[in-house]
Amino acid sequence: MATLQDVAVAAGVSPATASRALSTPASVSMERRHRVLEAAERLGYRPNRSAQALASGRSGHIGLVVPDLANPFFATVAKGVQSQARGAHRSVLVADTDEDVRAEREIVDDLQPNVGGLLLCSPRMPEDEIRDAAARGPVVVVNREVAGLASVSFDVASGVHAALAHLRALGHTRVAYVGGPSTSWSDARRRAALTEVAGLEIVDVGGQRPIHQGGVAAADLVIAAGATAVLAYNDLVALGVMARLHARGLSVPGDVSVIGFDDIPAAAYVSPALTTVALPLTRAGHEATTLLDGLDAAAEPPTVRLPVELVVRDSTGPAALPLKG
Amino acid sequence: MATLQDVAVAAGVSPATASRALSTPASVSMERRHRVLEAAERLGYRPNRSAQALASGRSGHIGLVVPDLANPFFATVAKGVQSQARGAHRSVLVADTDEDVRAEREIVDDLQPNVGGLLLCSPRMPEDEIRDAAARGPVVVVNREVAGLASVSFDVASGVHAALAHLRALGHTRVAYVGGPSTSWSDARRRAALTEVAGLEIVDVGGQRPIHQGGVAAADLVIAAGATAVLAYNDLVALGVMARLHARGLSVPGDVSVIGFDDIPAAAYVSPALTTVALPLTRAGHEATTLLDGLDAAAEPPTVRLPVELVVRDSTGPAALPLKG
DNA sequence: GTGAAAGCGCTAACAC
DNA sequence: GTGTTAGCGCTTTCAC
Repeated sequence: MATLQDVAVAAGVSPATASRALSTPASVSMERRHRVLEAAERLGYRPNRSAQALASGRSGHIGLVVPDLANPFFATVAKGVQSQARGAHRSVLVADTDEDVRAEREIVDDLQPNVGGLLLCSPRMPEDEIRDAAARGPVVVVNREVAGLASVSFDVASGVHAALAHLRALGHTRVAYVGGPSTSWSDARRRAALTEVAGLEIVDVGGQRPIHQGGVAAADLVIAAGATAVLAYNDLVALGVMARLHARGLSVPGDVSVIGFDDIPAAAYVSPALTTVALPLTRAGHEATTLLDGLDAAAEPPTVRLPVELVVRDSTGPAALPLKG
Repeated sequence: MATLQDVAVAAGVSPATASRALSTPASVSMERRHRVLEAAERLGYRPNRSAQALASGRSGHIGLVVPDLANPFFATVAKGVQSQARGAHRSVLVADTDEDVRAEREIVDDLQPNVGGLLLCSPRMPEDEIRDAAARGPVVVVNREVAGLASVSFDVASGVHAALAHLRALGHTRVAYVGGPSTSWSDARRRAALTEVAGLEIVDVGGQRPIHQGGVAAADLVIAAGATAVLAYNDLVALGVMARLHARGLSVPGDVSVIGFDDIPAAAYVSPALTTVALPLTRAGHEATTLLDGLDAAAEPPTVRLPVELVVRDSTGPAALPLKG
C-alpha cells in the first residue's frame, strides 16, 4: 500500500506539500500540485483514514444510528445518507439499535468518539441524553426534533390533516388511529395533530410495534371500535391492518378505508395500493448529511422540516355504514 | 475524551499494561487488571479506533458493500452483519453501489485500505477483480461463489428444483423464468438449475432489473409466452409480475401461478401471499461476519452454502388452460 | 509556497 | 508480568 510518504518521494516534494496538494490544493503551486496528483494517481495512493483521523483529530466517518435497518423507512434514509456521504468522500458507519433504547445509548457512546458526526435517526432516547451527545460532537437528529439541536424532520401535522380531510370528504366520521411505539417522537406528533381536527371522531386504538405484525394485531381493535376508516402510524402497520381486515372478510376500501404513512415502495405495489402520506425519505438522508457537514457550533442549529404529500391510491373510498354501534 | 494514557495514570500502571488489560486480559495480573478496568469504567474511556488501527495495522471495521441498501434483500443481510459485528465490538461501514460496477470497483478500492475486512454482497464485478481484492486483504463474498475465495451463498439449485417440482405437481407444463441482472451470479445459478429439469418446458423471458418495476415490465412477456406459471428472479420482481397480471385482469393463482425468491417480509403480507424460495438472509449476514473474523490466509478458504426452503403460500395453484398457443 | 519536526492515541517488540 | 521505547501515516504548527 502506497503511503503519502511514497507519493511525496515520487513527486520530489516533502510529505507536508504532498498532504497540502491533496487536501488544500489552493495552497500549493500549480506545478507541484500536478506532480503530486500525478504521482498519487500512478501509485494508486489511498489515504489511510485512520491516520488522517488521528492526526487531524476529526474522523471523516459519519455515524448513522437507526432503530431497524430491515425497516424500509430506515433503509431508504440510509441509502440517502450513504449516497450524499460518498459525494463528500466520507464513509458511513451504520448501527442498528433493534428499537432498544439501552442498545441505542451504548451505540451512541461507542460510535461518537470514532466518527466526525452522528446522524440519529428516529432516536428513542430522552431529549436530555440526545442533547448530551450533541454537546460532545456534531449531531443531526432525523425524524424528530429536539430543541436547540440540528434536525431534519417531516411536516407530519399537515400530512395528518390532509389524510383526515381526505377521509372526511369521503364521508367518514369515525376514524381509528393505530399508533406506533410510545417512545416515538413522530407518533406523538401524529397524535397531537389528530386532536386538532374537528368534525371527525377519532378513536385511538393504542400503540403497536411499527411493523406489519403490529397492524395485524391492531385490526381487530379497529373493527371493535366501529370505525369506517383507519389512519396508521406507518405503511407497514397499515399493510398489517389491511391483511387482517382481508382475512376477516372485510373489504378495503369497501368496508374500511386505510391510510398509511411514509410511502415505502411496498405501498405502491400491494393490492389495493395504499393511500399514504409520502415522506421524502431519501431526501431526508441527503439533507441530514449536508447539515452535518456544515454544522457550526457557534451558529443557531439549523432545522429543516420537509414537506409531505398525501398520495391517494386505492385503499380509501366512500364511507360504508358503520360496522357496529 | 479520556485516553488510554489517562486510564493508565488513574490506575497507576503503564500505558502498555492498560492496553493489555483491555485487549489481552489474560496477560495481566488480576489485581492490576481490575484497577485498569475500574479506571476505564470510571473515566468513561472509549478506545480511539483510529489510533488502534494505525498502531496495530488492522482496522476493526468491517466494510460491507451492497448493490442497493433500499432493497430488502440487502437490508436484511446488512442487519445480520451489523448485529454479529456488534457482538464482536466491530463497526460496519456500509456502501451502496447502486447496482453499478464502476461504482463498486471504486468503493472497494476506497474502502479496503480502511477496514479490517470486506464483505462483498452480490458483487457484480468480474471474478478476477474480486480475486485481486481478496489478495489485498480479507474478503468474504456473499450470495456468489468465487473459486478460491471464502463465501457464503445459498443452495439456489435445490430451491429452483423445489419450485419447479411444486409447479409440475400442480399440473403446470410451461413455465416462464423472469431473470435478474445479467451480471448477477445468482441469476446465472438459477438459469443453470432450470436447464436441469425435465418434464417441464421453460421459457426464458429475459433479464430485468431486480426490483418491482422489472417484474411489471416482464409480465407482458410472460403472458405472450403462453406460460401458466412464472418463476421470478426474486420476490420484488415476482410482486411486480403479479401487480401487472392483476392490472391486466388475470388472476393469481387462477390464471397464472407465481413463485418468487428470497422471502422478503413483503412476500408474506401481500395478497395473494407469495409462494417463494426462502433464503436465510440474516443468517447469511451472521455467517459471513463470522467467516471474516476467522479468515486465515494460509488455510483453504471456507465456503458455506446455506439451505433454502420453498414456502408455499397463495400465489401458486393448479394449472389453468394455457393462455395462448 | 515550502520543508522540518512534533505528535495525534494506541500497540508491539524488546528488555527487565 | 510489567515498563520503556519506537513507531503506525498523517496533519499541522512553526520557521524560512
